[in-house]
Amino acid sequence: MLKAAAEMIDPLNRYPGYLLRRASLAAMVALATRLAPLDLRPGEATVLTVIEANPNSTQSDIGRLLEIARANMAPLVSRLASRELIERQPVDRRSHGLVLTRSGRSLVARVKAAFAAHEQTLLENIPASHRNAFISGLQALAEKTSNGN
Amino acid sequence: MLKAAAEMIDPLNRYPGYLLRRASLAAMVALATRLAPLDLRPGEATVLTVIEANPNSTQSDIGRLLEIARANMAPLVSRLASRELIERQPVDRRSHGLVLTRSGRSLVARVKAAFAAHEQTLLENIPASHRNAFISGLQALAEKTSNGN
DNA sequence: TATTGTTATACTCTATAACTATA
DNA sequence: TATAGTTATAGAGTATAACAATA
Repeated sequence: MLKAAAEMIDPLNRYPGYLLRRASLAAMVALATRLAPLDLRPGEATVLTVIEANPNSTQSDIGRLLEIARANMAPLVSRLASRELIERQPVDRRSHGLVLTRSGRSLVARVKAAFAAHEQTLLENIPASHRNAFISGLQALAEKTSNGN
Repeated sequence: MLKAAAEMIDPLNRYPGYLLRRASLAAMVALATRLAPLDLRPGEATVLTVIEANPNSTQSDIGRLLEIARANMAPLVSRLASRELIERQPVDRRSHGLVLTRSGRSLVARVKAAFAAHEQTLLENIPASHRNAFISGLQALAEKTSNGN
């Protein structure tokens, strides 16, 4: 006999940590859906916006900022470069500063529009009177993430 | 030249969706660390508490509640059963109600203590005046997760 | 000595498809 | 027809180790 979730006791329903994970998962799915038409995953789109804001950063710099391991930045950056969305400009003989190409600049504009629409949808789901406190709480928790990468 | 994250512009720092993901990730790492001594992953620990609160639910019921796909519930439940933390009691000839064994009951008590400590630590990181609004906001977003599983 | 970029590898989580047995 | 449980498989994301080249 099929038992609906509503008939069961969810012992975790009031746990902020559990809600946090569920909310985050839902948001990531929504964002991935929004980015799919651009053929970008959330991590790739994020890196593009960071390159725009910090031209000539190295992929190690970007990895530290976003807490993406160097080993995982390599293939991500390679994908963006092979799509000619970014270019590597030599900084010294072992590292390269990353910059957007023309088509990268045009794509990042669409990324930013998608991000803005996504964030607005998120906020609209939160009662206006709670929004500031909600964001403050998230910032407090997110800062705890800082590992000494 | 090594560039510290603090010297870079993070264009996402005010985005609730981005903060949500970072905060969720940090919380999951902290929870996994807390559960490691019990030799349980977060998903396994969660399932144990749901079985305690809903004895004789089937694994499909639990999967719907937690939004874990049936296909992924199978090995998870098998691990718990092979550790003799839960027992399968026949409901009909194709499904089984899950209940905690004696050692499962004793372990779930430790799980609940770990969860409580984890959630308390989370809340302590949020200014007291923001906590209620923070939780309300999370609940509003988490409800959006409801897929018709 | 430390850092950059890279490759290889592995583990977890998640998602889909396909199948048998049962309702 | 729909559901339960299972298996196999594949895709992400993430993590560590090791290496060559360079600082």
